[in-house]
Amino acid sequence: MEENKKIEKKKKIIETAYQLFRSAGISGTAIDDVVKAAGIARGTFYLYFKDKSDLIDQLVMYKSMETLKEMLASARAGMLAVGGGDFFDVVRQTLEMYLDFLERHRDVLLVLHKNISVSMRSASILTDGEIGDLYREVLRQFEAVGFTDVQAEQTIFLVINMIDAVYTDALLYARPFSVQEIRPALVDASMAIFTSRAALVQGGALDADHV
Amino acid sequence: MEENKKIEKKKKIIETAYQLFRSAGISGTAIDDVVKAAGIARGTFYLYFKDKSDLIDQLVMYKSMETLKEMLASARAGMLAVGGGDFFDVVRQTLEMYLDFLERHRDVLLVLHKNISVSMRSASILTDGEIGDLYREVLRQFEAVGFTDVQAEQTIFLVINMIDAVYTDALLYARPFSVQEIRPALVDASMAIFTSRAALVQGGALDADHV
Amino acid sequence: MEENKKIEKKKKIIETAYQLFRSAGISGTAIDDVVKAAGIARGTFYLYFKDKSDLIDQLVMYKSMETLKEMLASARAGMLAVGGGDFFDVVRQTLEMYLDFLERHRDVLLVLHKNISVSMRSASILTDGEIGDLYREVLRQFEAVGFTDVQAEQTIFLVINMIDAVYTDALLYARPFSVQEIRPALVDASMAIFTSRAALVQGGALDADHV
Amino acid sequence: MEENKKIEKKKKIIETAYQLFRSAGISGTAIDDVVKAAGIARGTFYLYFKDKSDLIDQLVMYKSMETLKEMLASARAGMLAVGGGDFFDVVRQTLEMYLDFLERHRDVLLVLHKNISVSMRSASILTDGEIGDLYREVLRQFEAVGFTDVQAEQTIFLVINMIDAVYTDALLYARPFSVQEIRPALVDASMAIFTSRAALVQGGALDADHV
DNA sequence: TATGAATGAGTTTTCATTCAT
DNA sequence: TATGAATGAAAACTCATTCAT
Repeated sequence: MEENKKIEKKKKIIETAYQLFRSAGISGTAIDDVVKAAGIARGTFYLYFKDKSDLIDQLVMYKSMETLKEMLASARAGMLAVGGGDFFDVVRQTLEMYLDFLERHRDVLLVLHKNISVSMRSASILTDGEIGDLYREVLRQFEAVGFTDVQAEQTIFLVINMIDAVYTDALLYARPFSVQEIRPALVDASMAIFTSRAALVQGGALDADHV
Repeated sequence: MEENKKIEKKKKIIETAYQLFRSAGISGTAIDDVVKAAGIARGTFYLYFKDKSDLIDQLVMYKSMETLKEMLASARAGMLAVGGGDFFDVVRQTLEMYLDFLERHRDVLLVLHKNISVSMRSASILTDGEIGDLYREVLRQFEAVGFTDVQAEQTIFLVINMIDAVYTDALLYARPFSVQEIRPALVDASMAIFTSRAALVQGGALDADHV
Repeated sequence: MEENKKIEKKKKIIETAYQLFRSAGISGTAIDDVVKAAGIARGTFYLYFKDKSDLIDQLVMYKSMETLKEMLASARAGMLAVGGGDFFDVVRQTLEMYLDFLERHRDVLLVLHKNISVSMRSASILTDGEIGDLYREVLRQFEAVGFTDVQAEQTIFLVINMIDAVYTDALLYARPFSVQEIRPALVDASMAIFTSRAALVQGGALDADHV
Repeated sequence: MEENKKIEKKKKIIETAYQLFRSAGISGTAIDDVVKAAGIARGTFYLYFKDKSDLIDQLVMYKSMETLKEMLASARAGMLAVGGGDFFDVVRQTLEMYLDFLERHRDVLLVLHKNISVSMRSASILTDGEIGDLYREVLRQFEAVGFTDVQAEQTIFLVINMIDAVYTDALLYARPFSVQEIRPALVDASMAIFTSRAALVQGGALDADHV
């Protein structure tokens, strides 16, 4: 079989599994359910994935990349369009765009369920390929306003983790706060983190005290 | 059998399961493993828990309460000891105590794995009993410095979610940052959230803009 | 405990089990269900019954006796009231009374479910005690019109088996025929058996041909 | 796998279960016993049957059909071979053949245990397929001698129920009568039912009195 | 490549019965 | 007598994975 066709089939299985994982959970979904829904035979599944874990790994990777790529692309687009003076306006706009994206793709969250950082953890994702390029460009924007590389990475990591954790709960359960209720506070809190870190950066406090 | 003894036995089973869940994961732990480790017969387990799900539910609830209680107790203790002027110093100290607590009880996190908010979600936990009392007292401290009830709740919710998410990853994988690396940034970020919200509160901006 | 009280308690357990057996079936009813419904402790059950089989045996015996006693009593009453000429009228009336009884006590059938003959099998039932007396008196009525003891027993056995089998189905499922639909045919068929046997008896054919 | 092979395998499992049910009873036979005896893996069983109940249902249906088919076939064969005058001779011969069949296949009875009427209850059995054809042909023979459709069905139903109930007990326990002891009386009783009903039919009594 | 029947280890769950109090 | 916690053998059922076709 041609390489392209193989990749297409793999994607199809991943998308099918993704739908099922969303409605029944990962351990609530049997390989049998996946192959039936995908319209393939049980054995065929094992031609494309080593085992169930392999499917999960590849699914998380695939969906995380989709999400990250979209977010980073819009961040870079915004940042490139402005000068340094409006940098935090762009950050805020990027955050808002990211939150819009999450609300549009709430189902992504339902499956990844706080797993985005898991993928970020796998070192290669943020360094290799298209995503690596986008990420490096965004970091460069932060450096342009005074952040060191590490400071930028940590700050972004903290904010994404908070947003991810809070939105997963809000989207899934609307409790204790709904998306509408918590969103303004979340944006403010995120901006507070960015600007306070920036203040420290400019005052030189960060270097002396912590790093 | 006396009611107290029954509760003791239930606790013993929960603690045993907790140890096993930590080392082998929930789905990697069979009821059989739990009963063997607890030194009871298989049937006895079903005398205390309807089924495996029931055990997990009760375990998460039990461990979450333990954690929350300790944290809220230390928060209240610190806050009561100071006047309003040093309020944010106390908040920072409380945060540091909470992080100490998490590091000391890293295993709690490994099982709860970001489930603390799940428990907070079940409304009754933060309103009923001993924990409810502690929580209301802490909120009152925030109100004393100008927060409304809702602002205080949202801010605490945001910070706890961020800390929880970040520390779970840091403790579990030490990637992309270890606990030592990320802790200062995490405390700063948390304080930035508290103080920025306070500033808005005092400037009246919060009411006008968002709430 | 006084002997009478013991017997009362045993009866209470049997009646409770009987209700449960009716709604859930015998193997669908756990001893636990019985003791809970009877309001006694699990261990207490085993003071009154050797094991579950013992309960079933005693229950079937007890309920069968109740049924048999009522039927035989009405048969004897009817037969004693008439002379030999109207004997088959009395038999028919007795049959009708028996069918009335079954319809009134349909629940008895639902549990005994074709087990009446099982009890009749246990020799002692039809020979000992009050029931034995009643049964022997009924047989004597048949002998008075020419049946031998064996002929009478066989004929009664056949008719009761047929009625029991047919009514169990009819009462339980009303299919393929309901009680109302099948009752006239059942009475006619039963009478045909009695009268045809009687004809053979009088013609002497039975002895020569078959016995 | 070819559809035929699947059916063959299912039949093999049913036959194996049937042997075990006969010797140990249904609830005394575990699925494990069945699969071991059938030489298949435990999981394979669940490929062919939803659960244990499904096996029992299908087994009873399968065995009932076998029995019914043989009986109806011999009934039709006999009836077709004679003219109307000897009709009741043929009925008697058919009854005798049926009793022979039951004695030869006593094990069928031991499992079906009065379940034949259960199958007859499921309307489709006596109307669909090969069995439906046979049954309709037999009914037509009865109609040829004056029975209405309903009268024929009711009479056959009564007789089969009686024979089934009586023979099950006689074969299983030989009490209160053995097969040899009760057989002549049973045939006479059955014939009495057929002929008395026929007499009513011809005299028109049935219509007026009961139907 | 694709199939799907077969596998069997592994898990959960039930329940009659015992026994210390 | 009465209790009910404890038992553990036995049973039902699941499902990831293999392999002959």
